[in-house]
Amino acid sequence: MIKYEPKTIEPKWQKKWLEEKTFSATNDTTKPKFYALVEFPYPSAQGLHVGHPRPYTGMDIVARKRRMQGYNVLYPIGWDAFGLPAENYAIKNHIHPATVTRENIDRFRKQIQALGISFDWDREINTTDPAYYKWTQWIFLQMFKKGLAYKKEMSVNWCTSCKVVLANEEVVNGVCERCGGEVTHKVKSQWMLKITEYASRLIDDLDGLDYIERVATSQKNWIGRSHGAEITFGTTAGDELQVYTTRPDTVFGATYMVISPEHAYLKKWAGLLANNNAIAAYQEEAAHKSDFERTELSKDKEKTGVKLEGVEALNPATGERIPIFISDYVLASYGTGAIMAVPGHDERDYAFAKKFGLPIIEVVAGGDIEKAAFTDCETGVMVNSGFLNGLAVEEAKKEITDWLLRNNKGEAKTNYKLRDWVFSRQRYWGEPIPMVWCETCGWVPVPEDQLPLELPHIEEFEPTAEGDSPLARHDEWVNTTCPHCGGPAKRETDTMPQWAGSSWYFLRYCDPHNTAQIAAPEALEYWMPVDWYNGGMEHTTLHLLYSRFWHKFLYDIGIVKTKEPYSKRTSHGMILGENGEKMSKSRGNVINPDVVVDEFGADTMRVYEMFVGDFEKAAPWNTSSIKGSRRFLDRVWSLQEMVLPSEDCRPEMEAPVHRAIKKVTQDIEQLKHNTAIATLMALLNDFLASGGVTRGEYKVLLHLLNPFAPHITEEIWEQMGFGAPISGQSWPVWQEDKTKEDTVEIVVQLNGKTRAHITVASNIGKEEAIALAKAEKAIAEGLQGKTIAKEIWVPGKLVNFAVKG
RNA sequence: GCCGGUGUGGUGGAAUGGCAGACACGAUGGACUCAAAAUCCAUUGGUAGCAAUAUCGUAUCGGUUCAAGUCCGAUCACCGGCACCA
Repeated sequence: MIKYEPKTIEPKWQKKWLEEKTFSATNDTTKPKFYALVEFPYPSAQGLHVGHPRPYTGMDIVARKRRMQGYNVLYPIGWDAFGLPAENYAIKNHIHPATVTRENIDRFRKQIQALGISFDWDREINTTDPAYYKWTQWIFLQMFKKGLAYKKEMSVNWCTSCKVVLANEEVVNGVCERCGGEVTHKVKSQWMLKITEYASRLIDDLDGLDYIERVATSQKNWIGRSHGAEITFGTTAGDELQVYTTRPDTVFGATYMVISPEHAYLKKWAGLLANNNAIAAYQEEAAHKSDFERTELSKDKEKTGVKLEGVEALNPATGERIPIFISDYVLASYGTGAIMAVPGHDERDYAFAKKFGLPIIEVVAGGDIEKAAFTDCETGVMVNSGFLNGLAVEEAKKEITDWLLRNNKGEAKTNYKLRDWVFSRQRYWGEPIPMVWCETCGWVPVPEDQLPLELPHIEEFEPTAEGDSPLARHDEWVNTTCPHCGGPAKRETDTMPQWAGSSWYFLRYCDPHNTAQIAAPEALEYWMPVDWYNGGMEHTTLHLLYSRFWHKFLYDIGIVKTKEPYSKRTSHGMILGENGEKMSKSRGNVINPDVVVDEFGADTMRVYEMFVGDFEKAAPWNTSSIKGSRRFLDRVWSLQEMVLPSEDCRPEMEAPVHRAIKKVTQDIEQLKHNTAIATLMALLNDFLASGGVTRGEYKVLLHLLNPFAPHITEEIWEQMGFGAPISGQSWPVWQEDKTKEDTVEIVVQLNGKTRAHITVASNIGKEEAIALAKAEKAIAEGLQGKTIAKEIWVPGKLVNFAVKG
């Protein structure tokens, strides 16, 4: 027998699969379809690291098994290649992002192909390809036409030294990551997408989907639907202040108000206010903080704020005058940018009131407001609240909301934490936003027949001194004519965020070479929705939500026929470094899969990554235990020397074989690849212990192992002369009656402690089992002189006597 | 801070409320070898015992149950996300 040499057999099969298009999906509608999707990678300059193959291999196993079960499987891959790192790399090294991106993609493709993932390489896509982003731009234009894209003044991070708009990630401890310079906020006019218009549908439509619990919960919490009321407070300035609250029942306890430092009334009221200087100073201070810092409620963080001198509010319930403060814990971006403060029943308000010596009134009895805010809605009863007194919180909410409506002082309101999507980036390496500004006509879309609006080739990637995209420097590109009136006009120079290209890529895979449409309607109808989408938890809120939003929009305009893009969503855990920390270049704990493939082979790499632990949980890499996976494959290989003459399964092997088929088949569908592999290892150990393997048994083992270790199994299959490749064969089926043994071992317990084991017929009944258990010596002794309070029988497993005395 | 998650031998991990530690890695001893590597065999949660066995043991404290790693409450530690990283 020749030695197991992954280095020769792996490239052999990879070449064959590519040449024969073994894994290319066809639009064969006679077969049931299965669309498996993994998040396409950002092709970074660092190349693939061992974290990437985990989801690819995990879904590859499902895809390969489903093909053998007769499904027409679509398992595609592509490149999410626009983005900040390529641009920053370009600025630093003076290499064009397009060049860097091309090189990175070539490297990634080579690395992934060396792993034997059954991707359909005929459908590879690339978000930076104009033929692809033509449709990203097209979708944006449709949104603009439907009023879902609009311009708004938004604040961005601004490095005062580099004069660059910074991503949040580039702001480290309040200073610029590159130069350490001071970071402030700068207001820029930005394109926004109205995702909030879809907020309720994005929550409600989760119900019919098979998303793992924590993903669905995260989506719901992120959208943050709450039911409450909008209440109108009068002011001594004559203007009305709207607040949103989820606790309208506590309005009698509102002893002051807080508005965000950015609130528009501050400007309006300047003439009435005596302390404009203090207010301006506070606004300046707040401008330096992120929303994240502002809402942080750490123990040692003191609440800050400034009282407005000269304007007071009127509590609509009590009619009393109450002070108004500005404080940074109130965000302009949530609700109305103003709150009624109820220190007795809100922790932040309580801390603020204590700091500023403001009155705290108890309006819900049940806690001790001397010590802390009482926030329990379940048990509280209303007090000090006029006509609400004596009511439970939920009743009081209804009562006060009705009262507010009758008195024209407010109404019930559903609110969302979700904010509209800031869609502009002042960067080069992204899809140009296909809009033109005309002094006469305003914002005019680039006509659809002029798409794609290609990104011009430039050599200078530094943003302008005003913080505009580097595209702004290229007058010959910027200056154009208005598509509407023909007059002089300027192109939008902002580009789209990286999220854009990944918000619809799963549709393009259905028909990736179509030049006339996103994809042919028949292709979309056949393949969509994605049957199973696996991705990282880090994409649970943003990418997943953005792509669901775009899909719903495309549904509304009739492009797709399903309301949701993904039927099922699962999530894999990260591969951590050997030290248990996240793998990163800066920590120096990155493992390159090439090294593993070179030393052990791709099949070992695949088996190890799937065996390392629960697919859904993070797992630390451990180089020294990889050899266990290699040893397993070596033993499967050397089984070739132990083949017994018989074709059939030996009688004593029927139960282990059928149980293994069942276990592996079921485990794969639950992504429990680690226990599936353990089952195969145990089956192999059974074969070795029995002195060999029959041809029939060997076939089953190779078949079940094939999705995990495709190269070695195909090679052995061929060398054994088993016929056509396994990838074209049908998946084994188990027979339930053959998985069962005739006898089972039953555990006998006294008060839950194991005291004996009995071996009985597997179909034994309760009475008989209990009688046999009582006959056991250890049990009989234990029961002596005691009363049996309860006899518990778990069929086929356990007898437990609860005894007293 | 807010939201979501995790915590089991020396290590990675397994366990529909029903024998905790499957399957591996490592370690120890042995076989083979001039020797080493590789391979094969045996042992391997702690404590006591020659052993049968007993007893403790799933982050901490408490609860529910005939029975808890699993369910409930509190605490601690760690990880992911927090809207311009992807």
